[in-house]
Amino acid sequence: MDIFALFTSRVTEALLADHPELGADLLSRVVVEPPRDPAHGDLSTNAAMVVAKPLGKNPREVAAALVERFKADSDVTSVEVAGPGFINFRLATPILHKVLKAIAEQKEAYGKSDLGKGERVNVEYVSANPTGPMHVGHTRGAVFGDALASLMAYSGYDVTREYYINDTGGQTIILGQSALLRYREALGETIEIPSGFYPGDYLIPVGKALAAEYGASLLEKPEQEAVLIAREAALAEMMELIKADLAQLNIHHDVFFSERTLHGQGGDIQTTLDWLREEGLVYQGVLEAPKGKTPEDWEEREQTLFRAKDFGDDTDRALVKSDGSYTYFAADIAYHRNKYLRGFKHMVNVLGADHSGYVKRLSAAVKAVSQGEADIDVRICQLVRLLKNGEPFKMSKRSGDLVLLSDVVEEVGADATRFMLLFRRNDASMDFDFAVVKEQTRDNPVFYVQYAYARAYSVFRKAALEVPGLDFSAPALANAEVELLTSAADLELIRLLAAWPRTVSAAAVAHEPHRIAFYVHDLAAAFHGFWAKGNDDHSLRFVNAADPKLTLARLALVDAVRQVIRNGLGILGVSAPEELS
RNA sequence: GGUCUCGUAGCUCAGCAGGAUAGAGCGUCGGAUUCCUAAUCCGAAGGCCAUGGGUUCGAAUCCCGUCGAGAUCACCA
Repeated sequence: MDIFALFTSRVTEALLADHPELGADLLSRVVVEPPRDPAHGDLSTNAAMVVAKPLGKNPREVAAALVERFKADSDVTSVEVAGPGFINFRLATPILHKVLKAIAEQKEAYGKSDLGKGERVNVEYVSANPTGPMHVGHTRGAVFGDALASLMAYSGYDVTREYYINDTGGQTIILGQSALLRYREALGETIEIPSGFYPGDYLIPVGKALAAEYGASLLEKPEQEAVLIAREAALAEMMELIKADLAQLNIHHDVFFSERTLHGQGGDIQTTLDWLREEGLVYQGVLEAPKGKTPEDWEEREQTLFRAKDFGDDTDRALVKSDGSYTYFAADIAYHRNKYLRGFKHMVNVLGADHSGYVKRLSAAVKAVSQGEADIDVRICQLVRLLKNGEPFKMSKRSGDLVLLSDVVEEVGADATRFMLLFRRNDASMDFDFAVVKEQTRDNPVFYVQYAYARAYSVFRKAALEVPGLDFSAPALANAEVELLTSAADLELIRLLAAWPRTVSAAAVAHEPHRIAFYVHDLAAAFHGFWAKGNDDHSLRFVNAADPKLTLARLALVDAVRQVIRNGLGILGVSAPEELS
């Protein structure tokens, strides 16, 4: 049950009754939302102002007519025109009580919707190169993508979580070389790691495994061949590392898509390029030097180019390297065509800030390859600046001095890591002070929310002690006389609960999971506030031994609060513990 | 130089596809627990929403310019 959706349709119906000529696109701009200032009422709509101009009427006049139509609505106690033409509704308490009933009935489904109409969405995230374990730089995108996927699934999309493995190309050769070096080391040689190689310890086990499997026989093979063997072992091991790291954050993908499978004779890249050629989207040409600062070693050369410019990119893009192999982008076009052919008309890619320049060409690729039928939203997660003792330091996979995702999770915990990263818009850069987050307990918003949740449980424990014999099983709660909840504090809390479904759908439409985090935080605050009111005014306590009926009604309210917090934390992938130690 | 993000309280950030008097946390100051976990709550102070224009009934929100911060810039992945 979504009061806002309910009233949006009532308002548009009323508008149509007065003015049947109104178009759907205009009506879609009509919103019912909570007014900024609660003193104005429970609901507010801009309907009259949206519609006034096209009708050639005064907004207040249109509003006045609408108000008449709501006079008979038993769910509202007052309707009035305000300001430039807002219509403010004050809800009758019975409909608020119905919200509680609805939550009790729908439980984890309260807030779910069919917004996505079951359409398939491919959410690609992480896709970190398999050249080492995950470091903190990957964490934000991982958590964001995962939460967004959950949010969209919750909102009625058929979501596939996908990871694109870059298991080919120059860096994988370097990985193979680095692993081969560790292999020599495992055989007893003293090694020195040249710069440009991956120096991390995580390749040592790969070297040992190779030594165990092959003995010294790899040394007798041609270098190139040995590198390829080492590369396979290393890639497999790195993916295991990455999956283990992700698992620490409770992140699990449905599909791991190997870039390599796109290559080769008759592979997707080839067929995609053939298709693009048929469409006239490929040509041999020479690119202009980038505007402004020209790279010193710039040289003109004829290349096989994709007409990305025709699809909104700044320039056309190369598909084939001078050695005849495909560019990364060529593979990416093929990959997204593959997604489209697998039936995805909606795609979301979560990328790091260093890929911001990649957005346009990716959109261009999707447009071209789906002939405009598919859409892609590329969400860029801005940098997380990692601070240590106030000093910023760079993270690089190639340096030895890296902070691993697993380090952070071990120190801070998966819940805090996830919540901290989600408690902020993705497109704003953020500081993540390792030392502070480590020590942050009380200031950390995740604890604040989890504490509220645990407190809700403690109310039930308390109730069991203070009102022995009170039946607060699920059926009893569902039948509680919630009509007894009439204080301003009760109703305020219920209003917030009523806003949950609307919050979810707005967040899903905008692809902004942080809104869920903020909502849950708000709800926790409201609950803590209610709790404290019981100190001054004992009639507002959750448990009143003298009044079992009211107690049961309050427990139903508390139950609704914990249900909604659980739903919210569920989307965020943060656990909801019944007790904090 | 091009492109993409961002610029809101001392600090860290929200602001819901433009709406009515701009919000929270931290910090500062002042209060609250014989009472359901003080891991909490209440109150106060603190703002030309970077800046200049534009669009309209109405702009922190949309458009353009300027300034500032970050990211990125051909065959890397």
